[in-house]
Amino acid sequence: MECNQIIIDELHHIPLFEALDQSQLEKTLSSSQIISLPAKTRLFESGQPAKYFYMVNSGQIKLFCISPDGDEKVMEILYPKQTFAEAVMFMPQHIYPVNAETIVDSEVLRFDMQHFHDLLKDSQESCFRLLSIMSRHLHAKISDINNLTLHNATYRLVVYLLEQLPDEATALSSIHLSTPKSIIASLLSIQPETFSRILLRMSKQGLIEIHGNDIILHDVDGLRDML
Amino acid sequence: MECNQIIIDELHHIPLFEALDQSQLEKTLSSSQIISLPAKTRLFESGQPAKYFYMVNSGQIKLFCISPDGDEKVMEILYPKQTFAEAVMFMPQHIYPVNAETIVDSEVLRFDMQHFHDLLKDSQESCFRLLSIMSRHLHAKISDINNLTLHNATYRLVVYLLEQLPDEATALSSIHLSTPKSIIASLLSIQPETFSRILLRMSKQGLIEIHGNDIILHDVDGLRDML
DNA sequence: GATTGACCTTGACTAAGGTCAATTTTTTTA
DNA sequence: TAAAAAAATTGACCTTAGTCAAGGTCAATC
Repeated sequence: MECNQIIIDELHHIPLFEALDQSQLEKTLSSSQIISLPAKTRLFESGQPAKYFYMVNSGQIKLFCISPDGDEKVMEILYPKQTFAEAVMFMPQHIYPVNAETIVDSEVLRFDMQHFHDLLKDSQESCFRLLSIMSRHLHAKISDINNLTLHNATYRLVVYLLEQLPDEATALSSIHLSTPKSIIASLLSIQPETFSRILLRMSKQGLIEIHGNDIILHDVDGLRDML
Repeated sequence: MECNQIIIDELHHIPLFEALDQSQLEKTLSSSQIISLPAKTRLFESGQPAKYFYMVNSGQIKLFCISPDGDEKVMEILYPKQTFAEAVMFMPQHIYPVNAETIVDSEVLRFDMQHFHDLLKDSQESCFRLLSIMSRHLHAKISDINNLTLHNATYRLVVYLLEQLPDEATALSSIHLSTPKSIIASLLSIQPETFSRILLRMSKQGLIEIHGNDIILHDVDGLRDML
């Protein structure tokens, strides 16, 4: 009970649940489970009937698609406090459109879709939250298509690096890649080899400095100028 | 009045409005305008504050983005009875994320966003319709990203051609491109030159036969096999 | 029915990024 | 800590589709 209240307080700060009152949150939580998963565990597969949506508690999850000949495209990388697959609740036939897999050991909170769907009927405000969340997702996908079709690999990588910056930090700033480079590469639709070469080129130009997964951005303004 | 009732009956069959009752539809319509636009007229621009969403009455509209150096990417082509920009209602700051322009002379119905937003507060069912519509959009965008990153230009073009087929038509089928090839090319993220070459190659292989904007699909199964 | 303009096609060339293979580095596990 | 596995890097080469430029087609218009 005590323990549950702590989780409820946390849920209260998650956009999807912000509009729910104490009793609704309690019900939501009681129809959910905490699940611990080792690295590289499949949560669900594209094409499967969707019964649950999730929130990341700890660790990292990737959403990805696979082509007929086995190539993988990472659509999204999810970090703690992010919910995912909520939009599937309203997809025709309730089928997951992508695969989900843990990148590292992770813990997720698994929610029952049907249960939450019923709850939404009584919470117009929560419907509006979900509409906001989905419009943001949609916008993000439009922006991804933009980057894929109107910009080259270097541009996409620079955008990614700048997005990793905390907020204000014009001068010398450093970022840490908490996810394997090959997965970030796939997210940006770049081959790992090309990803590596672009970083090398940028470090030769003096824009950045690479130390494994830590990258020092020597010239943030220079990087911004590339866009 | 008579005239309005005809439009209302039409709106009743549009997914976004299906759940509204007579009086709600009347209010919706009374806050809307019918607008006639010549070909190549801008409806709205990316970045502009969004006050309206639309339904195509007649003609064709393209939604598109422009890169810093003027390249254009068509995101969607809209045909009669399709609504668009509804999702913008729930985007932070109410800013259009894309440009909209008529391809040919067109007529659109323009709805007031604020008005419809207020109406949604009283229609949980309409909220659910909008959630469905947006989840379908989202799914479509995910599928677009898939096609862009995991499949080549020929594949994307074949998918497009097969999508144009009415429904059942395994044998000799013919389709008509009602939109300029250059716009379809941009929709598929292919240069017009490449688009043309791919069609030529496929016609040399005996898969299709091109007569201007009419394409005879000689071997639908053969095309399906390419996927 | 010549002229204009929009759109499409074709050819020659180029470049960005992918592929394949070998090697190095890092991480994991025994 | 050694061995194995996974991830990242590097080099050589290749392919797809883009670019640039010229010419063709079709429809509208004077």
